[in-house]
Amino acid sequence: MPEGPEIASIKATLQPALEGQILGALWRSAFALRSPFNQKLYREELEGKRIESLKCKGKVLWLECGVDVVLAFRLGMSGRLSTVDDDETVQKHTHLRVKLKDRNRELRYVDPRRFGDVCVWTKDELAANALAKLGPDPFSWTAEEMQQVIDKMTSSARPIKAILLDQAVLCGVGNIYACEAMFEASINPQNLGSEIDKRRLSLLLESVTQVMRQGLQNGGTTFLSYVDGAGNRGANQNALKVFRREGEPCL
DNA sequence: CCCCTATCCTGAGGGC
DNA sequence: TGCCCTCAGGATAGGG
Repeated sequence: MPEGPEIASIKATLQPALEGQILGALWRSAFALRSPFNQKLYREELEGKRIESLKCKGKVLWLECGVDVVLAFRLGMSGRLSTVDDDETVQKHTHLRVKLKDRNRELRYVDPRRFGDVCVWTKDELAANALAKLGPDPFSWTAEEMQQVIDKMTSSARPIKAILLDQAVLCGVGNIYACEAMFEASINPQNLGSEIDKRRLSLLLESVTQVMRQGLQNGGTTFLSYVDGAGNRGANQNALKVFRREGEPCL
């Protein structure tokens, strides 16, 4: 269940393994992910290029190589993205392997449920298909952006939890961090956005930032399958106050 | 236009 | 022990 903090943890751990590496041959499984894979565009525009930087916003992560085409990932519910030795046993549900020219390493994408996506996109396509649909990112939002998010919340008749999960309002929040932030701000998830006063919504957004920063510091939350770019589990599950604690004594 | 539901898919876990 | 059922909660198409 990778959310913003898990994506940011993957980015941080992949960075030392990928930056400066040369993208090599790419293998893609025959299973469809959310959208068709443009192998031709990869071969023409990305193969042989040097990875200059990794970027992410919300739950979207992409590699930039100094050209107009990027390799973008959305991990959905069960996607895992990490580097391994190229002779390591290939796990079930591996859908992408990208050789790295040096060090006998490769990048692998594993996704049992196939709700995720791997895309070879021009920067315009990245913007149009992914980034333009995202609201402000709690890791970097400005006071002005936060005010805009609050205004959207107060003008909505949906439950506050549904609004928090809406990537077009703010990005990177999934079920785990939504639950934690609402608990920190003492807000009932069933309350409608329009029912909650702006001071409390402001407190909620501060809580979102705080629980997501803590999630990143702890290397993400692992309940089932999440691992970072180096294949390591996160530790944030030990810091959660409400998620998956139904029926247990309230902290 | 806004909101809600069904849908995609596999694996974990509970009940019997 | 094993089988069946439900559910986890990412995004989005389509219906009300």
